[in-house]
Amino acid sequence: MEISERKKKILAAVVDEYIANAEPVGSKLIAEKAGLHVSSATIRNELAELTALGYLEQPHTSAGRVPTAQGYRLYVNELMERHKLSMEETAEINRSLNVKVQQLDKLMQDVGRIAADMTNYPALAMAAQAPETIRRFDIIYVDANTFIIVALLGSSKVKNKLVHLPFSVDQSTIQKLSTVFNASFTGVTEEQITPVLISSTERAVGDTMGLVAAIAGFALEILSESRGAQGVLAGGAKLLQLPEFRDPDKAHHLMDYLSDTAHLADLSAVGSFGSDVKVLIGPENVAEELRDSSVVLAKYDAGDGMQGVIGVVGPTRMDYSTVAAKLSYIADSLSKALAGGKTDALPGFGKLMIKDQN
Amino acid sequence: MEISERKKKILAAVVDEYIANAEPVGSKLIAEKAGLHVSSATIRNELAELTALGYLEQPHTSAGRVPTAQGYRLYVNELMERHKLSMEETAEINRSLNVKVQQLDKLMQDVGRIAADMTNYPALAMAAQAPETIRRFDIIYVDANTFIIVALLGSSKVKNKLVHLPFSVDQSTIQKLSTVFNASFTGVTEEQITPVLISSTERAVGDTMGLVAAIAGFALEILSESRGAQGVLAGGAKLLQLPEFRDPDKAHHLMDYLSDTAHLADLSAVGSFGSDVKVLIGPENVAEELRDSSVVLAKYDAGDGMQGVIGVVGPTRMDYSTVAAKLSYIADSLSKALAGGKTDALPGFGKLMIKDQN
DNA sequence: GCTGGCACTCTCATCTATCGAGTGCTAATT
DNA sequence: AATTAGCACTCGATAGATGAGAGTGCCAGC
Repeated sequence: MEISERKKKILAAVVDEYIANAEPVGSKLIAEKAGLHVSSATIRNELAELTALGYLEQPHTSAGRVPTAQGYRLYVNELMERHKLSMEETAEINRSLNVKVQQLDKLMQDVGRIAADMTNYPALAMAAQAPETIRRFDIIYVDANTFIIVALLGSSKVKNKLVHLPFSVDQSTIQKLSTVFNASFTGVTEEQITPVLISSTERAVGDTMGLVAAIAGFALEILSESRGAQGVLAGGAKLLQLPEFRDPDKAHHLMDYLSDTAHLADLSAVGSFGSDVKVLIGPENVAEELRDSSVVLAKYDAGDGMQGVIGVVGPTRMDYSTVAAKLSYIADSLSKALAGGKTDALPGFGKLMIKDQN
Repeated sequence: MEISERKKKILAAVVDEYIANAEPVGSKLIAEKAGLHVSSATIRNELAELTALGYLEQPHTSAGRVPTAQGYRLYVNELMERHKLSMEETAEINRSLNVKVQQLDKLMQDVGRIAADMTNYPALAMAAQAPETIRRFDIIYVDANTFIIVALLGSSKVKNKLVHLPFSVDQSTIQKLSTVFNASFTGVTEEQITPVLISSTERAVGDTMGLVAAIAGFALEILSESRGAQGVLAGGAKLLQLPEFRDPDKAHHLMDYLSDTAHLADLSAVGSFGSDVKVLIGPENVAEELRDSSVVLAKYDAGDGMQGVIGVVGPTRMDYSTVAAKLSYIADSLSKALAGGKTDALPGFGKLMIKDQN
């Protein structure tokens, strides 16, 4: 059943009002605020119908109306005005985001913080890495019992490890190891590092007291560790400002849930989302703990098979329009920045700049 | 003025009781629980004197007594029994701590989490790096416009950077750069990288389109970035379980403060502490926000000039004895682990194990 | 110096009365 | 048929009022 234009207007007004004040909204207020020139009695009739249709509900008989999840859903899908970021807002995001390229996890921490600060809700930032390959493999001789392993990965990240040995090796051995590894470990994925590969490499080098196996182990370690997703939560304290979390138990419940990285990963793994921003309202969330909260997620692309998600968690009464706009903008900027400046810029050869989108 | 033995016993009883239940404690309870065989009336007289001396206070006439900061201080300094960790407790810590050597920031996140979980208070973990030097400097040629810079630092950490160039260089140039840098940038500190050093290096290599300056810039960047302290907060949600933070505003206030890394750094920079554990009670904290909370800090030593602090934040009514014991144990274990396994172990050449201390 | 006894104080929980926002319904109006 | 004014009704929130209970301070007696 299609609901009338006027009902939609009324619903939108209720949602807007409730988002702003967190208090059940009554017919009189709507009559004044929404641009419809009808009396509160008329509004009451409409409200009654919207309630019957499941878009609104009453906390108790003589209180105003509050949107249901279904109501929010309709609002998000059709009713809400797409918030246009003001110059100040974009400027502020740009200013914060204009960070130099840095360690991935550090970056995520920053991005999470920015999202939290901009939206005033707790925010999460995740990054997931597509399976890696080794693009290049070098071994640097330091001294008789020390060398450094350096691996350049498919995603242009570089991993390294310093190794002390309980015995000595001479420089030529390291040299040889380096050459052989560079030849045989180029382009390999995690699965391709098999006992077979290892023993063939071993034969190529000649015996080296198990060094080959050990170094191969390191390669395996890098590849497997870069597979995992990582994530952070920022601005958790912001929950406590919201009237719906004045109850410390509720707040604690949710916070506890959110402070587990694994849960964050679940959250942002919500299938593939087509559009740029995804909104999960109340009961649409799978996790019990989020049943009366909403989540807004935006995807970003970091190039080289790196996928990331930033998101915000708040009460169902969330300012979807603004939040969505901001997240989407941050995600976009991030994608551009990471794609463009992926390779760490060497100072003097151009710094990462986030282009102004206006 | 020296207070009597009996008063001390009574004070200790009050503190213990208050720590356990967060409720003002009355004379009757003390008369029963503390091993003194006197009536509640006697206790009342003593309590009155302790109150006059400033060790206790009453929320209002006719409530029980609550320790003041001064009372806690005496308790911590003289009265409290040093908590002995049980087998289960040490076992649990060991189990959690038995993590493989990993990225420093990842490690701190883990340690913070462990401290928070073990004590049930929000915990912080910090690490501060003493000024670094460059021990070795290599440049690896990848292809005509790509190379990797690898620097081995004084603390045995290795930093690297992948560089794409907008123009080509041939392998021999890189080779030469590597040799020259390895010679002239060995052992340098941040301050020693001066324009003079850079231009002398430039002369040694011959002109290379500004590459020398750029690479030197990278060196500078590494050294300066490793100087900063970093820290994390874990288990912030645990605050909300405590009766003193049932007021969401209070909780919010403190949490907000704690979620700023800069504040954490301040906190753990509390001068040099001689003993292994330092306790800051209520108003002894400099930060306004911590005036009615307490902080327990333990220092650990990560070898190679790395200093770290782990700490716990809670109400003044904190279980100092247990918390101090646990933190101290964690810090100790951490020191041992990091000193021993500092160099990343290569799989197969011995893994980091935290020795059992029992 | 210790103790039992007692009057006093102050908080907290419970209860009641009242207020007011907002509803639903009906009857009148357009 | 839709809109509106009017009105009785509901129900949460707020403010006092009341009583119970915990704990104190002090005094007189041992």
